Amino acid sequence: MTIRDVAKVAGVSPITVSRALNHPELVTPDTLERVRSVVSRTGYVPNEIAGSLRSRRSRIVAAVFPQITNSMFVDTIQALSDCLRQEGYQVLLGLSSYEEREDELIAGILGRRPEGIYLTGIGHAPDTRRRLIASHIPVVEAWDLTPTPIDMLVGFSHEKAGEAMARYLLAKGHRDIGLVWGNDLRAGVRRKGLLSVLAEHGIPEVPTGLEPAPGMFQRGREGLAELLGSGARVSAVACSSDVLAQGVIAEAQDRGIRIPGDIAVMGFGDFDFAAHTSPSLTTIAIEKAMIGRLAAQALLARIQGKEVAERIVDVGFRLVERDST
Amino acid sequence: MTIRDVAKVAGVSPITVSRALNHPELVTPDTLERVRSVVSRTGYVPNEIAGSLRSRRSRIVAAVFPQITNSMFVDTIQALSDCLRQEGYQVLLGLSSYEEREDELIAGILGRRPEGIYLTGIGHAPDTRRRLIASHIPVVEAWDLTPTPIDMLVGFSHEKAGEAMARYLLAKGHRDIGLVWGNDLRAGVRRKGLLSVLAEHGIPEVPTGLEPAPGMFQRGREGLAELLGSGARVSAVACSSDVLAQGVIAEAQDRGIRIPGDIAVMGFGDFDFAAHTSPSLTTIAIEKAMIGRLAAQALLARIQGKEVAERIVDVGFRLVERDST
DNA sequence: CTGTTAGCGCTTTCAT
DNA sequence: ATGAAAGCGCTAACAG
Repeated sequence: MTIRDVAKVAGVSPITVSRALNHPELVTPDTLERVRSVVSRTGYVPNEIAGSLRSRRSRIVAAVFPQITNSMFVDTIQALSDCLRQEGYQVLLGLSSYEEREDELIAGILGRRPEGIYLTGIGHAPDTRRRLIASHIPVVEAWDLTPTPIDMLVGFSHEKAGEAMARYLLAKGHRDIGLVWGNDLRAGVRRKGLLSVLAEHGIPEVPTGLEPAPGMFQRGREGLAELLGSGARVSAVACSSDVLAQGVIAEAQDRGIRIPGDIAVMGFGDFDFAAHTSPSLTTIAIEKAMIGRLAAQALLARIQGKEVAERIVDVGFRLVERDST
Repeated sequence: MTIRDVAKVAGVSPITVSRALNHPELVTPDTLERVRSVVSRTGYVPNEIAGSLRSRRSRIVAAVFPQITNSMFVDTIQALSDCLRQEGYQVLLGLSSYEEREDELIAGILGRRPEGIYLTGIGHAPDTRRRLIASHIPVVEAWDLTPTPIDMLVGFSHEKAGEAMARYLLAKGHRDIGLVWGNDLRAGVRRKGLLSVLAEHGIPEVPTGLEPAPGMFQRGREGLAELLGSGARVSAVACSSDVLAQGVIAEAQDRGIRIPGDIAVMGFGDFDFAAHTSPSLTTIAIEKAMIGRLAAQALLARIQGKEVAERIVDVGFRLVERDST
């Protein structure tokens, strides 16, 4: 079934079928009706690949995330996808999971000629960066902040988020602060911010349980075990993610350590999740869906040829105090 | 930059460039080298849209999920995506979120000529079903079981899962069982299975807090409040999802109700999540990543022209007992 | 091993 | 309001 078959049956030319489907206002109600009836009778589905090739509009936006299993990004994906679909765009999902190289993934994506690209984070290989710029495709980087994005940016400062965690714990009177921290780029920046504030307040030594992967629950348990095993004195534990923090809390409870009585615990990021435990977790809340919406809007605007007013949008973060500190 | 530009610079014909990139073994090491050097110097990215049109192979697999924000499907997406990417396929993500109609989404997807389609669930509009069959594209439905799938199927019996929940609670000696249950298709089937077993054991009346949306945390709190407010006597609460169950547990703890001392709580599905709370939740565990892997394998096999041995794969489920019952 | 020819199915452009 | 011609960029099919 091609557009020519439909045209033949409807007694019109292929281009008229195309117009009836894509610009119905350019066609007589009569022919429109004829075409539509043939389409629905035959079950004709226009080949968007051919359309994309000729029109040079793929109607695809690519979205690249690191692994999504830690659930940090699902709200962003959902919002991004919803907004884009509303405008007739489909989402090509790229998951650059641990072993894979983001640049290979993006190289593959570029071949599909997406009209926009959403990237998680700002840490991309220089070569990838160059190729993206050379492609002239609108790009939004998200979940981080930098004065020199590839193109557009929707995120927040991880350094400031780390600083906020430190200040909060200090304000609560804690000085013996331990870290249970995952090993990923953005977490590293938060840690830097956190440590710098602690250092300013005369706390240069911060015992840390470093975990290889970005925060899984079991790692949180191990992290606390490591901290306590090291003999360090801690009145508060800051974690690089809420899932890690949940693990810390579980391990504490198993050991009869009361929270927040004996140890305060603080998390980061997965907000809703932070309410799911008891004690519900004090954490840094990120407007994850907002990031997706703003990214979609920025891409759509640029696709439609508008220059966006703010290339860099800082969505910030909130500190949500619950009963874990 | 097109393949012709590369060909000109390399001093070969376009088809030789095509072969150098797609079938390097058909080309002299010398020309291969020349082509590759031109490609990397110029930053040429082959237009897959054109390639797809001509070769009739889109190298795309579409994956349709209901909203992913409840995190039930992320492991499946991740596994599906990983397996497909390994074979050079990209994932077109379709989220048929609440307000949208799945059939529109799928109609849009068919235009992209995916080589395979993953669908969540078996409840599709008759018209959609017909179109999918007519398309001759390999389809895997997942997360449910039926003797009459569109094409292939990887899932488990929600009825049996519901029955297993009932039997477990009965075996634990519970007869005053309450439900906090979300309102979605598959949850409804589980409920049916659960109620039928209870009825067999002489328990026809089961107080139920029905929630409009599929399991959000806050709904679980409300559900338990509703159950208790109705004056029903309950020694156990079964929930349609782990997130709902977490809400139930939180609400119970706020009211000074001990779990499992006063009330037993049971969840469903989100397995890992069930360990994140305390008391950690007794639940039905689903091999979510396995579903994604098997679905990808089934699709890839059929794409490569192999007939799959088992069109219907029942991955089953496990009952994982934790300290909430 | 390499090249020529043709055409995938659609939409742009220009004409009527 | 409709149509004819052309061609998007690539690869299948065939030839040498």
